[in-house]
Amino acid sequence: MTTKSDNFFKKVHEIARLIPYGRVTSYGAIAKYLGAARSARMVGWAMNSSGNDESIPAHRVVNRIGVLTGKNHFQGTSLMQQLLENEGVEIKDHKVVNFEKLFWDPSQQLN
DNA sequence: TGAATGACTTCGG
DNA sequence: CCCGAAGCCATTC
Repeated sequence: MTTKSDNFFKKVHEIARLIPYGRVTSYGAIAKYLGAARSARMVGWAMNSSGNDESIPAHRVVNRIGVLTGKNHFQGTSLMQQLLENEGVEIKDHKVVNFEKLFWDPSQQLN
């Protein structure tokens, strides 16, 4: 790590903060927006690195089907789910209910 | 330098 | 959508 924050991480952090309240997105969507659709895993890695930053709502980022895959990396087990439910997002079996409706595409930030 | 890992995605069945 | 397997890519050992 030559610098404290690479542009890739910085972008991921930036987009993560742009996720509206009560909305969710997928790693692939962010990766694709960043032009690294094949590096969806790196998005998650970036979140792990940003996990030190509380201003980044990593709990709003899930996999392509809306499963809270990263909850295991969170402080607790149900914390991620609780955070989403607190925002009005209903969670069923670690999955986001009405994921398609709650899904937020980074491209919408251009609206 | 090379092998292993993972907060994913896509494809075939 | 579910299941299994392969692909991708940056980070770590």
